[in-house]
Amino acid sequence: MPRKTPTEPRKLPRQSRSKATVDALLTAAARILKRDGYDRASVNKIAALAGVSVGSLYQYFPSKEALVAAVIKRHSSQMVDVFHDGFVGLGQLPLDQAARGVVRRAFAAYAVDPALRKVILEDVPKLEMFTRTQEFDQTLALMLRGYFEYHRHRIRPRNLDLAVKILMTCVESITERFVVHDAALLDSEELIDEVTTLVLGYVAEARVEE
Amino acid sequence: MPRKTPTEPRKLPRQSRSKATVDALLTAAARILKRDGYDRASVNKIAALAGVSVGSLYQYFPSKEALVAAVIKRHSSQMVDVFHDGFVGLGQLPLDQAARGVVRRAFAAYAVDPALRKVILEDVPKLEMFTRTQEFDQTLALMLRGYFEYHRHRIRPRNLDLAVKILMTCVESITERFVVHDAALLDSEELIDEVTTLVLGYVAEARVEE
Amino acid sequence: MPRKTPTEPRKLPRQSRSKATVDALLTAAARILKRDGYDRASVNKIAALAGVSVGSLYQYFPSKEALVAAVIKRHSSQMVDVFHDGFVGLGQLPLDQAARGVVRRAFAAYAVDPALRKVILEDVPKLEMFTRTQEFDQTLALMLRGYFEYHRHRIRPRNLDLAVKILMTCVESITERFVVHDAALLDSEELIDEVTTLVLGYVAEARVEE
Amino acid sequence: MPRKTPTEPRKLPRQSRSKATVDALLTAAARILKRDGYDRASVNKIAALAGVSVGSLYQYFPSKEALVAAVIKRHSSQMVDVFHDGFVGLGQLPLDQAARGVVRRAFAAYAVDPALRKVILEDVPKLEMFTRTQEFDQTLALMLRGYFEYHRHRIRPRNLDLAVKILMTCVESITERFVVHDAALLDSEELIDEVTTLVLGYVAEARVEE
DNA sequence: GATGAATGAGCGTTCATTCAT
DNA sequence: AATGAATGAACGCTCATTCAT
Repeated sequence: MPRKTPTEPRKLPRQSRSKATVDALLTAAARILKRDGYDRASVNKIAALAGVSVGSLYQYFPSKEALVAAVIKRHSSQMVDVFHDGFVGLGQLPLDQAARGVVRRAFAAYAVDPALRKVILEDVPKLEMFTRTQEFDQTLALMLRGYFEYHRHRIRPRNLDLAVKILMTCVESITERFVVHDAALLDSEELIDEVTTLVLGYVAEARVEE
Repeated sequence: MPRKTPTEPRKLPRQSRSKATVDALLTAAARILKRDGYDRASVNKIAALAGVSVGSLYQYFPSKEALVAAVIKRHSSQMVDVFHDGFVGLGQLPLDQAARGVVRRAFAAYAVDPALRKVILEDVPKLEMFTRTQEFDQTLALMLRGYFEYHRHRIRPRNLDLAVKILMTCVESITERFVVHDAALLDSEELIDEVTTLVLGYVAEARVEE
Repeated sequence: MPRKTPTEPRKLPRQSRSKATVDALLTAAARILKRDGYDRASVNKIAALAGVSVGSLYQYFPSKEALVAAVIKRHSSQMVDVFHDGFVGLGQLPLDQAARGVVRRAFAAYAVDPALRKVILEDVPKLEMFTRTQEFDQTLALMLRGYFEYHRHRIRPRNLDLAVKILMTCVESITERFVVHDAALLDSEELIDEVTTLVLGYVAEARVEE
Repeated sequence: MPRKTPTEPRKLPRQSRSKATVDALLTAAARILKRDGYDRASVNKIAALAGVSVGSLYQYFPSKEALVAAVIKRHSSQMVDVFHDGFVGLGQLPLDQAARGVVRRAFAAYAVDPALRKVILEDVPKLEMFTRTQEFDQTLALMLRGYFEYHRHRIRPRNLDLAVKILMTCVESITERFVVHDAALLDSEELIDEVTTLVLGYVAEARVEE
């Protein structure tokens, strides 16, 4: 079933005024999405908060879906940026330090705008947007996979793809779980310690059972 | 804060015809919820799929919310049933066998209808049924906590509540992840092996670093 | 535009059980009408209060309209009965005593079930029921008209029809006004005095202007 | 008891197109209200008769209640305007001329749109607009009361409040009665004569009985 | 370009009425 | 006769989208 609703931005804003309008729209959309959820986030409210008319909104985005897609894209990029910051060089560290660095970075990335991320994950109907949040996840997956490949002889898992999936699922879900329910813990070293332990325990060579 | 919207089923179906209608409605509601999410799951669509009129729906459920609450209740009971089956006695086994037993059971429970579970957790506005929805999770959490308490001297984690949260989050999210994306793997011993390893690696006494 | 909805009672209840059912329905209908108004008085509520099923209701009344028509008819009869009680002989009294007697009786009649009367007058869509409340009004109009005719030489108004309409309108509207807003006053002699004065002042021979 | 349903107009129409839409809506609403009563006057019917969509209706009025409130307000203003026209100076006239002037004006005011007035009074659920609806009645009541107070020594009634209520009820009900059933008579001097006589007979000093 | 008035399908819900049991 | 499950048109209201200005 092909989709009717267009999802690509209608035009690239060249002029700075357009740029400002688009920015205002994205920011307003993110705010309203977080406050009201996807379904109750009406384009009229968004346009009003952005200080433009609905008509203008539709000049830049062909549909509500496209607008939300752009919001998601922007958020996704921000997460990638945060994650990448200081990531290079992690590969040179020994396993335990590298693991801790990745966990810490993942926490930071997921914490960019957890409320928005929550809405995106839970509330936004699954468009067949290739772009979605998964951009970030795919990037991260490739990096991990590469790291494991490189250290293949020093880790336990043989099925690297499966290991990457399992680890990423765990780290992501833990982050979200604690963002939602015990946000205070997110900054704590205790949680980072525990998750690092979890990761290392899974990745490490099986110990020789006594 | 008193609720206006009634959430209790309107009447108990006496005749078998009514019973069939209620069943059809619950099944249809679950299907539509999974396909469309809560907001897009209109009562008219549900009634149509169930092969009855909206009027009939409202004869048994005073509101959309009440219908969804009944769906949740049914699903929750099923999960608990599946999980409990053969659960007793697991406590007597050594750690690694117990872990594997719990993981296997959790997989089975979460696999009852993971898509429905996803919608319930992510998409359904929180009614006053926290207790209902998370009935299963709370039960499981208590069991794990008890088990850890009993074996407290033989496991690594000191903060048992945190450990329980982390482990449950991981197992649940992995189940959902694989149900959605690689359903075939869910039955495989490989995945159960890996997750058991993950759990044991996290719970086990820290090894003496060489 | 001819009416589809049938308005005549479906059958005359012969047996006493039927009679009891019909009575229960009429009483329940009156109660619900007063409590909820015409539109919100659903046949299901009425049947439930009467202790019978909707199906039975429709055995005796072909439509909601017909049921309400029967309620109106019963109420109308009761008003006529109350008004007639002791009415004969009023015609023999002098004008002022007769007037007072009529006013008092009118008050009593309108007070039979003022809440029901209010709903009937204000809330029930005008069916083309010849029968409605007007039965009572017509009876009263004829009586008054006869009385005036008989005393034609001792009263001021020449247009007797007009006079009857004016007086009846006044007495009825005052009754209703006070029933609704100052019910306490309805029993008072003060109000009866005032209305009698109003009537007499209107009917009496013009005084010789000084 | 805070009200949920908003009753204030949603926005003031700026453009002439909007003004026309609002006018059309008010006029259509008045027509449908009179034809169908409050409950049966659906917003869809009103919008259709006004030649606009429901959506437009809700752009100007946040609820059915608010639309009806606006209709009432407009009607009330019109009645007050008609009544006030030439009212000043009536107070200087002798009782009988003043009475006739008031009766004539009241007839004119109540005749602005009696069918609408009937629906408003009888059919519209009491919003928190007691003040609005009865604005006209209260104004008139105060005027009469003041006039009676001033001429207190030359009139019969001692309970001025009661007298005002009785007279207003009579004049209003007679107007409505004749508007509905014998509209032709409303313009006639005969009816005005009769009602003036009624009023004077009631207000005048009791004649010395011979 | 930008505006915002207008659209109308669709929502959750009610209730007079029918008819298989 | 009596039941009550089932029906579905209609309600008040929302909101993504269009287009005349």
